[in-house]
Formats: sequence, structure tokens, C-alpha cells
Amino acid sequence: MSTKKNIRIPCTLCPGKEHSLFSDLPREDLDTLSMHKTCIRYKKGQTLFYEGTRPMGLFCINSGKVKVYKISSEGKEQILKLAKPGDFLGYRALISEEFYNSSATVIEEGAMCYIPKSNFLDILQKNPAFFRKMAKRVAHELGLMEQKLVTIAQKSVRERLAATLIMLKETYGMEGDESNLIDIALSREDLANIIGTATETVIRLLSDFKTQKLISLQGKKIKVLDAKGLVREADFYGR
Amino acid sequence: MSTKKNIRIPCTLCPGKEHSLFSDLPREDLDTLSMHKTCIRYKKGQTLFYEGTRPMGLFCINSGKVKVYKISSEGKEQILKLAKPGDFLGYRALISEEFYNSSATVIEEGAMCYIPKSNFLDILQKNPAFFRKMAKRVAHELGLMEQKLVTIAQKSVRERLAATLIMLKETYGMEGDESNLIDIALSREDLANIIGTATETVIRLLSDFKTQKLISLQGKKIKVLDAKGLVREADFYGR
DNA sequence: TCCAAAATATGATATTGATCATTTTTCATA
DNA sequence: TATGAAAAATGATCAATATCATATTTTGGA
Repeated sequence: MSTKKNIRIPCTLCPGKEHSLFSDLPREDLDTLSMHKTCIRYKKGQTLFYEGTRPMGLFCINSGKVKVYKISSEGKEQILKLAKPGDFLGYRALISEEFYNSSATVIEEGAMCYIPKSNFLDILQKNPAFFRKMAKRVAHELGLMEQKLVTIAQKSVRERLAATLIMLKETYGMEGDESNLIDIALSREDLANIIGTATETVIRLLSDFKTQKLISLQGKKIKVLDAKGLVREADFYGR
Repeated sequence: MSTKKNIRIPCTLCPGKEHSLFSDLPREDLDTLSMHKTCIRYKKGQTLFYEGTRPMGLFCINSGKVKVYKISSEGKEQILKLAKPGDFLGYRALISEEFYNSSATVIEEGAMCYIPKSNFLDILQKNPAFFRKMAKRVAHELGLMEQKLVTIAQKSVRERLAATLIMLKETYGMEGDESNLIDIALSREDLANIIGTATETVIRLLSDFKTQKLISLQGKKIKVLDAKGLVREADFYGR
């Protein structure tokens, strides 16, 4: 069985707390959350929740990275989003009062906090400003998802890959010298499942981009050498 | 110029009011809305709002049908959803406090009610149950959009067309004998812009389905002859 | 450190669906 | 009801990408 270990991390010490959805929650509410939550270390490959199951709480990523995806009827995985420390998972299903419509699996190990549904709903209930903030977030994500739909429906695989690399660089780029290194452990297959194509196609296109000196490949990690060039490939203008 | 005519339709008389988002709004709030809204007849081709503009209110469709779509950088249209009497448009942008991320154009003429932003937000503010309902709706739509994304990313055009025809039949099917007639005036181009393909491809596939006796074509309108067969084409099982 | 399995890479081929060109039909309206 | 424009239909061709097959490399455990 899994070797999950229960650990305790106060919400007030959570990385990225300042920019998270909880950022301007009153101290009192934060303490309530800290009190009731559980934090567990997950290893790569372990799953936080499965599509089709009933959500019993809210996940908050303390460290590590997670992919959120759906499995189609043919068994193919489609990654809907990637989550990093400070991100929350599972609120869509809690707010819509539905089962999970996607699964979430750890791609880089770390600690995940779990806030029981009742505590989360309590705070939503008694804190209208927080509820508005959550609703605003969900509405914003709907907008993002609509844009993604258009991109997948209308852009070529090459364009989508270039656009995804730029997005990854912006989200997972490192500090200073290494700022062009995309710091997330995505396999070629994961990348293919983000943009909706075959693994071989991603591999071919990456080596193509490498030949064009747009990127360099350092093992699994990708370095962006020519962001402008990638932007050109992505046909980013006018979006 | 357009020949928009201001007409008055009390919300209490709105078709589909019973099942709309406003269904269990207190009488008092409904009257406030009725008081402040304007209702205008729109002809086919007229646009309710444009992507990139600031939302100033909420649209409610009294009669007629509307398509909601985005235009990609290459100028191609992608239809995100179709709206029918009783449906609301524009609340995503109001709740996320963003500009419209899509445009809405009338495909079958009818009357559209317009509720000023301030009135809508007032009611949201003072009526937590209604706000929860709106949030729930947006979260549900996010789930639908995620499913659409997976479908477009992973299913063939043939499967998507078959699935779309089934959805259209379920949403716009008529009563009784004519229950298999899809009662919405969509051009082949519109259909192509829903499923994300070329118009010619839709035309070819439709005549294919016709040859297979899955559908029949009566002018612009499509009749579903063999729903089971279409479901098979759509590979619907297990979704 | 070595081994097996997984991931990556590369090649050959097949298929889907886009694009371009042309014809036919439908439809609005003059 | 005639006519011009838009929509639908059909054909020919081509490009992008999936699929299948087979190395080669990397990696995580025993």
C-alpha cells in the first residue's frame, strides 16, 4: 500500500498563500481551516481523486505538482490543467454539487492539504466576499476553458505545442539564469495529452523545434532558447 | 439601420420561466427586473454583444435562437453554445468581472430582454440563494466545457457530427410526430463551426449519414431517422 | 552496478480531413 | 416570376498527423 504520511502545515505558512484564493480570508477562518485540514505527502503517480466519485473535500497543493485530466471512452487521457503549490483542486465539483468530472494525479511528489467539504462550505456560506471570489474564479476558468476549446479546434498541433511551451515557460520558468528552463517533469506523453495529439508527433515536433534552435532538450527538461521564435510558431498574434 | 422595436414582456410571462435561473426568485425581485429591463426584437444576423466589449447587462432570450461564438485569430468562427428561449447570456462575464470573451448573434429572430448590470448585481448581492444558483450554473457549465474540449481533442469529425446531431435532436426536437425533426435553422457552416471542421466536410458526412438512412434532409432542417445508429456512429457508450 | 521496463526516437505507411475548384440548388427580393 | 447571390453539393488533390513497427536511450529499482 501507499506510504502516505500525515503531516501538519499551518495554512498561514502555506507557500503562495498571499496569491491564493484564501489570501484575504480572515485570520479566524484560516485558523479554522488549519485546524480541520489534513496534510498528506503523495508520491509521483498517486491519485488525489477519481472522475465519477463524490467530492468530500477540497485539495490545496502545498508542494509538488499535479495533473488534472479526463479519460475518454477509448481510454485516452486529456489533461485539462496542471496545478502547482498554492493551487486548489476540486472546488468546481463542490460548487456545482456534482461528482468529480476529472481525475487528479501527482506528477511531482509533494504535500497535499485536504479540507473537509463541510468546513469549506461553512466558510463559503458565512463569508459572501469569499464566495464571490470563488464564483469569480470559476467564471474566469470557464473563459479560459472556452479559449482552450477554440485553440484545440482551430490551431494545428505544431501551433498548439509552441503555445503550450510558452505557457509552461511562463508558469514554470525559473529565476535568473535558468529562467528559460521549464521546471516541470512532463513526459512527452503528458505533453501530448495536454495538446491532444499522439506522443510520436510531440517527439517529432520537439526535435524539429530543437533543429530550428527554438528550444534545447536537457534530458526530460526543456529549455526555451528563442521565445520570440516560438511565439511566431504559435501564431500568437491577435489572440 | 436596424429596426429594433422596444416591446414589453413581463418576466412573469416569460416562456420557460419555470425552468430558468430566475425560476424561484421572489415575486418582488422578478417585478424589479420586469420594471427595469428592456425587450427588443432582433432579426436574424443581428448581434447582442461582441467579444472584447464590456458587459453592461444580462440578456434573457424570450423568443428566437442565438449562437454564442469566438472568432480565432485567423478569422474562423467557433460556436461555443446555442441559446434558446428561457436561456440567459452574458452572466459569465458579469460574474468574472471581465469583458465578453465571446460574441452572440441571432440565428432565428425573436425578442431579447436586457437587464441592466446594476439590477442583476443587486439581486445577486441581496439574494444569497440566487447567487449560489448562479455559481452552481457556472461551475456546471465549466464541467460541460471540459467535456467538449475532450470530445474535440479526441473524437473524429464523424463522431462529433453524429454526437452533435443527437444533442440537437434532444434539445430542439419537436413534439409528437415531428419529434425527430431538428427544429433549429443552422446552416452547414454553423454546424461546421460547432464541431470545429470545414463546411464541405459536414456536407459530405451529412450526405453519408443520409445514404446510411440515419438522417433525412428536408431543406435546411434535418430529421433523425435512426437515433440508435447515430449514437453508434458517435461512439457514445461509456461517456 | 546491472537489468528490465519505460521513455524516447526514428522510419514507413495509412488516413483523415482541409483546401481549392466547379456545379447545382435554394432563396430572397426586385 | 425572373435574377443574382448565397448556400449546398460534388470532385480532385494535398498536407497534417495518426498509426504501426522497430530501434535506442534512459531510468528506477533489485
